[in-house]
Amino acid sequence: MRDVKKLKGTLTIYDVASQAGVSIASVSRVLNGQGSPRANTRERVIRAVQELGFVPDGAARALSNGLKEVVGVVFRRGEETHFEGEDESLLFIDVINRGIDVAAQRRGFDVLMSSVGYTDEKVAARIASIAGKADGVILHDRMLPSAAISKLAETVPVVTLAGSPQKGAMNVRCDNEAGMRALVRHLVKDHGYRSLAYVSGRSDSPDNRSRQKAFEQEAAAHQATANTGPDWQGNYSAAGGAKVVEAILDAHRKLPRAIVCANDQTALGVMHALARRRINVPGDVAVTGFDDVPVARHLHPPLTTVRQPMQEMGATAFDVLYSRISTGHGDADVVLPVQLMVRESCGCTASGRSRA
Amino acid sequence: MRDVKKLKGTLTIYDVASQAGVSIASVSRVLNGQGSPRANTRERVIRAVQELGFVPDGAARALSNGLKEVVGVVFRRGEETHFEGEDESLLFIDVINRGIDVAAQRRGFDVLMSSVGYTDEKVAARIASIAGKADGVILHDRMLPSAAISKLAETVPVVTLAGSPQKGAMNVRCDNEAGMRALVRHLVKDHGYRSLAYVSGRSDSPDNRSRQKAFEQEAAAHQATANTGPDWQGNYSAAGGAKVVEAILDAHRKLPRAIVCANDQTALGVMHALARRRINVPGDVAVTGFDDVPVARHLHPPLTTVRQPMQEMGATAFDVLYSRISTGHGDADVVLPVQLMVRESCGCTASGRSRA
DNA sequence: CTGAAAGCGCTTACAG
DNA sequence: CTGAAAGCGCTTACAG
Repeated sequence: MRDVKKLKGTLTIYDVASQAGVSIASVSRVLNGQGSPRANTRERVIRAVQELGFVPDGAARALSNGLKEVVGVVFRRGEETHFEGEDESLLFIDVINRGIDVAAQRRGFDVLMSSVGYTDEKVAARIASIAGKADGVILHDRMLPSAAISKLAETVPVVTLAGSPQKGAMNVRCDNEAGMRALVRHLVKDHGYRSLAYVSGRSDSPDNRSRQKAFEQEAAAHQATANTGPDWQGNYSAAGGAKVVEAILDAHRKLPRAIVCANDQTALGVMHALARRRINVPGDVAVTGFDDVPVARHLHPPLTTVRQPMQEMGATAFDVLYSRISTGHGDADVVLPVQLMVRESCGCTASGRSRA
Repeated sequence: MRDVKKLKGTLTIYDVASQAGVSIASVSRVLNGQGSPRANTRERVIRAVQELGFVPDGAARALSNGLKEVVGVVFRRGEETHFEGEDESLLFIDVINRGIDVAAQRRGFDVLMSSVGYTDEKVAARIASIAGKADGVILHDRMLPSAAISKLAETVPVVTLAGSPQKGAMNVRCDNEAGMRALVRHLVKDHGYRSLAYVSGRSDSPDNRSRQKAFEQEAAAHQATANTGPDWQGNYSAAGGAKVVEAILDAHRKLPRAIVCANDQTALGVMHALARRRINVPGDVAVTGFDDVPVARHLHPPLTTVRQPMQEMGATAFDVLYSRISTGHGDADVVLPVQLMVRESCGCTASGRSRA
């Protein structure tokens, strides 16, 4: 990697200047709309730029300006065995990233995306590399331990997503608790289900922890049975969800009336496993998700879930970061509202009414 | 945007040098593993770097090295009305992008991602901005007219994806023709369908054009009826696919025995529309896709389609670009093989046999 | 309005 | 092995 050097005789602002017969300062000014260059000067520069196909070097601009106009985004890419060979964890993260991208473009920023594997040791190194190439960094869920986040935040502005706020860093998340409570309430009160289970996400995920906690509390509040624990440990993946169901069925144990999944991917796997065993959803067992990824509505039956405003979360993360980069301060913790999406996998009918 | 400047008193290599009591040259050497610094020197530098939390500035390195270790990727983001409010076009592009990312990391590169809207006027400007911040650029399908691609390629190494090779630029695509021929052959010969239709993608897409051409040729070769044209114009989206089916049904026209879609998204919309009208797939009408996006196997019935090696296409695009960046030359046109994925939407049964 | 020159934070011959 | 210094391609006070 060390021996790779740029080969082409790059075009510089000096080439443009001599072609246009002006100084490099003038070229820079017309390129950036600074000052008020004479019409004649402007035209000659513009023409020279076009003729040469000149594109200013971003590194040089960044060094001179102290601003790269780049934000880094780091997230985890699934590396475990995929559910029937597919890569599923894409959706949720990608929609958020799209939101970041859109917001960034509004400010003339570009986004440096970097994924790291779950088993990757060198996460900190990757993040540092990204940090060096950007004006600020957005970290998805579970990228770094709290201490490391605070440490990093001393060097570069940091926004964490779906985590919990750390000293020095800013955070953007959604209201997991309200969403989960509304969901459990719907299952217990509207449908009358008395036994529930929570197929958990990764145990080191703040999102997962707060969802599980809200699940337990709300179930308890309504005297419903709430299964959790080792038997119900998914890992945010379809494969994890399917495995949980299969293990229970293989052990000839009884399924609860409703299975609440930590996210939509998990619900997808759960429904798949149930279908394979000819167990009717929602007739025999209701299933719900969390996130409302695009495919959720296309499942059979359409998935009842909690919608996170994913794109908005991404956009908000950028906006918060941008304001820190430009003004030196920004919100430390922003919580976005969620929305219960009642479809059919909970037992409601297509026409919208629930059947008890 | 102009008035945003970096605020923090950034840490530089000078700070590290004085903290460690060595010259900046020594700091640089141990940071980059150049030369053979004395153990004592190395240790002092390492310690100073840790204590200060120093991260070298990427812009300065890039300027000095003539290498940013960044590649740009530009693609289109759907902006039209979404099918039931969702953003669907994510999948295909995102999987490719993931492949680019993985390959890039192997070389210590990071990826600058930028999406532009379909209606966006300033595509060229966006691409130029990205080009200035990267060592090379990867362009997804239909980003720029041929002439513009060639022009850009004079300034910066360019790889196009799923396009056709342009002068000066390199191209990576999959074997659309072979895939479509195999698919049509399966429909006509194995299932005996005599009337087919092709729901097209965007008309300015090289991929779409070669698929449609292969579709027509192969159908003709087997004397099957091949419907194409204005009535069958989708646009690579689920909404487009659904619209085509609905228009035909609303006009009380007869559907063909098999609907071949330009991509999986389109097939998704077609199947959705068919289901809404209670038309059985594949009993009444068979439906096929192209791409094999992750959700394809989860549709009901599972979608028969042609698998593009999406992640590999992304990785190959990077590798080709990298070799051009580092050695000055690389392949001009690489074609990757595809694979017919026979599932159930064509009329085959789950056990794998076709029913005529 | 315009140009000469300094400076942004690194890397790397070049001496020692 | 190590340091002083030049240079990467821009932007922007500072004079004129």
